[in-house]
Order: sequence, then C-alpha cells, then structure tokens
Amino acid sequence: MESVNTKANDTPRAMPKQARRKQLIQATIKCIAKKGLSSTTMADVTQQAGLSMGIVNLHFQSKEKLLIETLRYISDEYTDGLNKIFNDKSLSTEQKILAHINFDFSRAIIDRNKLAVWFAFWGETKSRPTYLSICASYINEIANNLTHLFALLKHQGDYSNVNPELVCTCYTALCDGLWLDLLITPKGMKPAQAQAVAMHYLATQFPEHFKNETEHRVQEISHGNST
Amino acid sequence: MESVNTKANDTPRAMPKQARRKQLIQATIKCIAKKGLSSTTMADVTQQAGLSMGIVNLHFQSKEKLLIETLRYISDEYTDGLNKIFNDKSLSTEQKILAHINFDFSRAIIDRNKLAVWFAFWGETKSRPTYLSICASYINEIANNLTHLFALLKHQGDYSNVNPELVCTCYTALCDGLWLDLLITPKGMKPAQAQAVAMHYLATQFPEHFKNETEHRVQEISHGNST
DNA sequence: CATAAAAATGAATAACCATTCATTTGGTTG
DNA sequence: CAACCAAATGAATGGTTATTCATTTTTATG
Repeated sequence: MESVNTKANDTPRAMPKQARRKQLIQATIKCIAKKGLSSTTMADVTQQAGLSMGIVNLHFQSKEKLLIETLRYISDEYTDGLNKIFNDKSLSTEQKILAHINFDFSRAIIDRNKLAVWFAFWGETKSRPTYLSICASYINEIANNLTHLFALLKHQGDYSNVNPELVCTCYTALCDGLWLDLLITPKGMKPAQAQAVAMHYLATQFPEHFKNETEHRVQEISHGNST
Repeated sequence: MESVNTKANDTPRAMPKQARRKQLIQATIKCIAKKGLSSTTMADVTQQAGLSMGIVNLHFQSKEKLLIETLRYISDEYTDGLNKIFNDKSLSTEQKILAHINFDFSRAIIDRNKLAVWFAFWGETKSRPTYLSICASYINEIANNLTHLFALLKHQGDYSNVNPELVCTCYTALCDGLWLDLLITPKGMKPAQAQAVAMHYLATQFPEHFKNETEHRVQEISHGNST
C-alpha cells in the first residue's frame, strides 16, 4: 500500500525484485479475500497484479511458496508494527498497552481483506506445518512482550491479585475473537466497538489505569447503538 | 460418531439416506482436518468414507453443497448442544453458564478436527455468502441466549454496573479466541486451561457467583505448569 | 423366486490449473 | 547505438479433479 502499487501501469520493468514480490503478495491477499484461499488460482493472482502467468513461478518457484510468503508478510507486518510500540522508549507501560489496542484494531490491520487471509491460513495450520510454525513464532513473541507489560503495570497500582500470564492469555484470545466478529459480522461490530470491549476487559484487571478510558468508550458506543 | 460409523463394513446397503449423508459429512470433516479445505478432493472424501467416487454427487449434487452441509452440520451440532443447556429447566442461571463453559471446551466440540473445520469455513466467509449467513444465524441465536442469562444473573447479586450485552460480546469473543489457541498451540493450551481463562473473565463480572470457582481452576493449572 | 425399484459403483469425460520454457521486451553498459 | 542480459510473457503441456452415467448390486414387493 505504501510504496508499491498493485496496478500494472505503475510498474517500471526494472522494479527491484523485492518490490515485485511485494506486489504479487498484495495481489494474493486481494484474491484470497475475494475468492477464498481454496479457489484462488495462479491466473487470478497474476491477473490481479496485471502481470503474466509465468511471473509467480519466476519470483516464488511455486504457488505453495507464494502462499507461505504471503502468510509471512502479514505476520511480519503485524509483529513489526507491535515491536515499534513495545520498543518505543518515549511511551509509558500504560501508553504502550493503549497503543496496542489502537494498533490491533486499526485500519491497516483489521482491513477485512487481511482478516480473511489470517483466518484462511489459521484454518489450514493443522494440515500445513509450515503455516503452523510461522504462526507459533509470532504468537510467542507477542505474548512475551504483552506479559512483560502486564507484569510492569501490576506494580504500578494495587494489583497484587493480577496474574500477568493469565491476563495476557485472556486479552490475546479476546482480541483474536474480536477479529472474528469484525470478519463475520461486519455490520454488527465496528473497530471502535471492538476496542471498547478489549478496554473493558483491561479495566477489570487494572481499574486505576483504564477504568475511565473504558466508561468513556463504552458510553460512546451505547449512544450510537441505543439498545 | 454415535449411531453411524465411517467404515464401509458397518453400512448396510439400505442405510437411510440421512445416515449416509451424515457418514459423508463426517468423512469430509476428517479430510478437511487432515488435508485442509483447499486440498480436500472428492476422491479423498469418498475414500475416507469407504465408498465410491460417484456417491457424493448422488447424495449432495455437488462438492459445494457437501461443504455447505458440512458447515451446517457442525453449526447445528453446536447450537443444539447449547440449546439443550439453555432450555434445561432444572438448571439455575449460574449452572447454565457453567454448563456453557463445560460444553464449549468439551471433547466433542473442541476436538481439533472440528476446530480446523470451523476456522477453514470462517476463512472463506468473506467470499461465500452462504457460509456467512449460516454463521451469522447461529451467532445471533447464541448471543441472544447468553445475553439473557447474563441479564438474569445481574439481578442476583450486587452487579448494577454490569452491562449484559457487553459481557456477552466479550465472553463470546474470548471463547472464540481460546478456540484459536487450542487449534494453533495444541501443546501449550489444554481445554481445562481454556475453561479457567473463560471463568476468570466471568469472575470479574460476577464475583459473587464465580470467584471461588475461578481461583480453584487457575490454581490447578499453575500447579500443573509451575511457571 | 421373479421382478421392479433404489442405491451404489467406477471408468470415462471434460474442465481446470500449476508449471514450463522458447520467445519477446526493455534496460544497461561500454 | 549495438550488443548483452535480466525480466517478463503466454501458449503449450501434463497432471489433477469434479462430474456424469451406463452398468452392477442390493433391497423390497407380491
């Protein structure tokens, strides 16, 4: 989305190899979202990219490798974004957690095309060890960082009963489940609502830090909904 | 699993139509778990069922319809199980919620074969309106029932701040996210742990009812883990 | 037991699809 | 600008797969 476009006319012949690969991966994401992983063909991908049939094998050797690189691409995009937050020394622990919520439900991440791709690959992990190991490694990395943040926050308030690992597991699962809501009930659940729900949970664990933030968000939603 | 077997020798020729369909659907579930939705073929399914190639078209007209019926099958199995709990007049509100947790993470439901099938279909909802509408309807049905239970529980304790709809959304998303953990990190997360995490959230909302239950479960896990 | 109806079979078919590679195109270099 | 090289093309290939249907097998009926 940033530097490389999907259309053919934006592509000088001598585009760096890395950029052409990115272009093909982005076309793959669009195709998986549009047609589903199971009926995305090489012809679909190359046509979406505005290129010719042979191009994928030239750059990725095979369809299977293109798919693996596509999963790696969205995983990296996600973990890189989060690592920027985790490593930002100008942010307090509290601010990092807030930034996590904002990021996890930001346009770039929960774009429904990408959500469809996440779930498509998750659905295949049982039969594809490569997919599974890519997923397992980013999950572990993020869990470690989040657990650490929750452990830090625990000592900044009256939180002696908080179990950082448990909170991390719960919060992470909650965020994943909210992604599912965003994918499956797109009209019923909006990103801001999903954020409010995640915040609501954090407030149960760290009320001194997040209680006000939560009430504010939940109220906004109730007004919009009037249920 | 109950009345119909997958093997061929258990199948008298005049098996009722409904039973043969069930047999084929169960074979489909196994194949999707084993090979992934995208590379499950008609030959795989019929071979898994111990039957001949033409059988699926005879009973389902097409592969696509077999897949739709497979999704409907696991959806129905899930909602039927929950409705039995929701409609059981011998259970209190609290007991129904406990039964929900037990059911949601019971062997029959979070069998990894079936989890793989759920995620495979979720990954295709964006491109298949039929899948989406099947999912949307069972989601709504369950959400209504759960919200009702939480609303009832709200008046059985000092819970004036509890928002039943919010709790339902949060709890449902949490359970879905825990399913993902069970699918993707099968060695790291066990059903009992997932239940404990879900319980932990409920205890934040309804401490009078679930606090003890939670501490009990979380402790058990910590001992098993020693982290 | 004979006959009819129903269910199941699986070889044959036609459509589809990933991959290959001989050829073309475009950029670079001296 | 000529000669070269890397990148891209897309028609051809061969393997795969869903679907069909003529035939066989089994069950039901009188």
